[in-house]
Amino acid sequence: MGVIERKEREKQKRRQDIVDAACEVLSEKGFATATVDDVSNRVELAKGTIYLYFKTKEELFMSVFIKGLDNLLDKYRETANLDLNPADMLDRLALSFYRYYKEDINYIKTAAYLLHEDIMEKIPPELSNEINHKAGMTQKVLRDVIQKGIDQGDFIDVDPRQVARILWGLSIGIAQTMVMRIHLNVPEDDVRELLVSAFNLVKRGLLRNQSGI
Amino acid sequence: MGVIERKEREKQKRRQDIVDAACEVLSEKGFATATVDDVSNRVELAKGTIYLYFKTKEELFMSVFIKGLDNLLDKYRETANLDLNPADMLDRLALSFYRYYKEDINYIKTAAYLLHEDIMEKIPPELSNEINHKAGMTQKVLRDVIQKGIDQGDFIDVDPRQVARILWGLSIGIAQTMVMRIHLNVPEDDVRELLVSAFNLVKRGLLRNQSGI
Amino acid sequence: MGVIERKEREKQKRRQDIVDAACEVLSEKGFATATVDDVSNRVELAKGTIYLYFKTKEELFMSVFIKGLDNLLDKYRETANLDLNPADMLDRLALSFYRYYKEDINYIKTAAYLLHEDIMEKIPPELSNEINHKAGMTQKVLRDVIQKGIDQGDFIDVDPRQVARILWGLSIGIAQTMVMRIHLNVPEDDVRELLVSAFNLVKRGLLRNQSGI
Amino acid sequence: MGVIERKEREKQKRRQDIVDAACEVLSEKGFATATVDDVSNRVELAKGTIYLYFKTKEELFMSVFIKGLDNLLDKYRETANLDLNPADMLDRLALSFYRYYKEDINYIKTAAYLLHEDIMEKIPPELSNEINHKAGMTQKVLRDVIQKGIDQGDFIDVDPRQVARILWGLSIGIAQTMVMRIHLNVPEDDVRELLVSAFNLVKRGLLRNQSGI
DNA sequence: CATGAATGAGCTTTCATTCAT
DNA sequence: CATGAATGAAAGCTCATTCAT
Repeated sequence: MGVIERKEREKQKRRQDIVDAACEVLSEKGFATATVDDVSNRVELAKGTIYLYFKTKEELFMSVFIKGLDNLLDKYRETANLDLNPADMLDRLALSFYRYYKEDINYIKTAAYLLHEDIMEKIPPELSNEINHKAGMTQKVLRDVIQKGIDQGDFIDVDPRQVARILWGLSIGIAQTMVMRIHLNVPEDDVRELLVSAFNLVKRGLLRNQSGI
Repeated sequence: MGVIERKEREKQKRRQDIVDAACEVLSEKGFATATVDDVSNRVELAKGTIYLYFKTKEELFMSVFIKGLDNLLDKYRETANLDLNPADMLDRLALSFYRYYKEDINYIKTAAYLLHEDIMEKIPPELSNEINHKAGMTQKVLRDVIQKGIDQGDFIDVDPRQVARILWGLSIGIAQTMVMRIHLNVPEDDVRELLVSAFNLVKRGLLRNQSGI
Repeated sequence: MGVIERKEREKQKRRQDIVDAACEVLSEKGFATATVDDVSNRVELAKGTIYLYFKTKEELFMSVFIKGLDNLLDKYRETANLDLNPADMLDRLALSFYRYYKEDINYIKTAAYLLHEDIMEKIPPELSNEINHKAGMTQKVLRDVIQKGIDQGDFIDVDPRQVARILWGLSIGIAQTMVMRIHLNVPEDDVRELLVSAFNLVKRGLLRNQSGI
Repeated sequence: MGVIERKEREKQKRRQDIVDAACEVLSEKGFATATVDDVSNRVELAKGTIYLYFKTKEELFMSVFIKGLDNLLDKYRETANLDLNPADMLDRLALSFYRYYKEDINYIKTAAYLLHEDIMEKIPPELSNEINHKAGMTQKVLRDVIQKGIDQGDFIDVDPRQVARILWGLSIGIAQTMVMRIHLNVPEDDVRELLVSAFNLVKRGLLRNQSGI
């Protein structure tokens, strides 16, 4: 009698197909240029069908963004599960973000776009709550590492929430500016090195005792 | 009899009026939603008049962005002219960016928006070069401070260009995430404190000798 | 269950409706003044619907022109199928063109208009090829008649292709100048008589032996 | 005290300059694409100045057309003044038209365009009367030749006005179709030969006695 | 559920024309 | 007379959304 479940599974699968197609389209054309037609062509469904799964274009493309957040969260948690001391963990988290940047640069490209006022106004609160929640979870991974560092006496006494927010902003900011450089046709920096250096600098700022660099 | 000069002045003033109106509109509605009509209504000029001063909507709104960069650059340079040691200078630059954030949050709101692929493609190269140049100047202020710190033996031996880029990304990233919080209707953090802490952390990472916090 | 065929038929019919409406509008207002809105109002469809069937205004109005060419070709061929000697055939072809002139004066009104440089540049090559082809078919009817006259020894030895082109230009030119007269508010000539006389004159020029008029 | 006359002369000269500029623009861009700005730039006068000499864009461009008619009339009259018998005169008139076609193809290109309903409605009656009159004068040249041929007993008894109209339509029609061929990117015929052959054919149709070709 | 034709509001952009200087 | 900045109506075209099938 798993008919209902199967139907539900199929529905979820179809929804996922649409999000995947939307993601590809979004990365190729950008939010303003991407159309629902583009997505429906890509996923080979009728345009009307898209609207059975997403109430508006905004909701559809926001789902893409949420999927991006999921990806980052996955990477962060994977790293957080490793048995490392907080200082080393920070290095690894920088690399995790870099992997995310490489794989999902499209999310970063469209993130600022999608989080704009007029778009946010058009999505239901559940969706923005979900974004909030997931962004919170991501920062929590960072926070926990900082907290552990403090607890172990490795790090100086700082507000872990605040440092998490700094590291988060730092990552986002570096990714954003690199994307800008691409759009401005400026040679891209070595983002990996930049992220690693940035986290290292902050880590050095956090460490209680330091002998030279 | 200065007629030509007066006309030129009036033209510049009118151009400025349009940019100012565009800025307000942009911050309220975002690039995709903001229309040239909105701007012409705000500035109380006919729509066609806007097109006498700006070839396209993209060019108009990009001019807003450039003005924002100018503002930040002014603030940075003002600070850079103070007679301070590099470490203290970093604190002041954090505050300068915060002042910029408070005054010109609109620019930050739309920055990532405006630097998007499809918009950049529609503006003449002169404009994107100008952006490049001005962004470069801004980072140069940061770079010079770092360099001075290294030269004076205060800071450890790092790549000043890279650190400048990190500080720039850090600032942008924190500003961006705060703007996101606003759009997500999440209580805003104390951005001032966040920026100051962030720069402090990095400064601590840069300083050669540290005793405790 | 011919659902697909029915849909296809309906689509063709709708397309035809649009072309018909465009034809009326075109004849009333001329290409530059006629708007897509005019057509959509006339055919009582939304403007966007027009663009589902025609990519541009140019393509739409060019289709009107092609339909006109089809009409003339039909009339020519109908006449060409009659069992007449070439000399008499020429008379009949003059009358066929006259019938076309009376029925489809709108096409003639806009023909030169539509074939203008800047319009031609905006239509896809398929369309201009189609026009070429159909205009060629029309002249071929004339050419064949001349050829037959030469072969039968009725007509002097001329280049049939050239004479076809002359007769074609003659017809178009007379029609055009009559349309001009209308626009200049000058009393229209008897176009029927004019066309018949013109063809007669050429026929007399072509005939090998002549006794008096 | 020729001040007034000089002023008048200067005014006429300036008017002529504008018409010349308009002619160039018209030939390069076509009526729909040509703008008053284009003309004012070309003639290096302010846009407003154009409107001191021409009430509307239509009036301006129609003046270009009239100038074209003048040119043809000049050529026709020059030829008509030669001491030739009517039959030879027809050959020469064909060549005159060909010269006009070569030199002033732009007038022919835009003629159909300009003579359209919606444009004619916007020009003052004086202007359309002028066109009428000049077109009449041109046909009169042809008519007189035919009349002379009839009077001399060379030509059969036809209505000279009608034949003039036929020759006129023939010329216009051939020119028009050749212009169309250009726009359709079809290799141009030898227009000279075509015009000469056409007039020859008609001449042969007009001549009372013919022995072979 | 799925479809895709139809909708029409809304966008950017152009340009003939005016008028204060 | 000459200017050219300002106007604003109007155009072509797009696309998110709906709904009858």
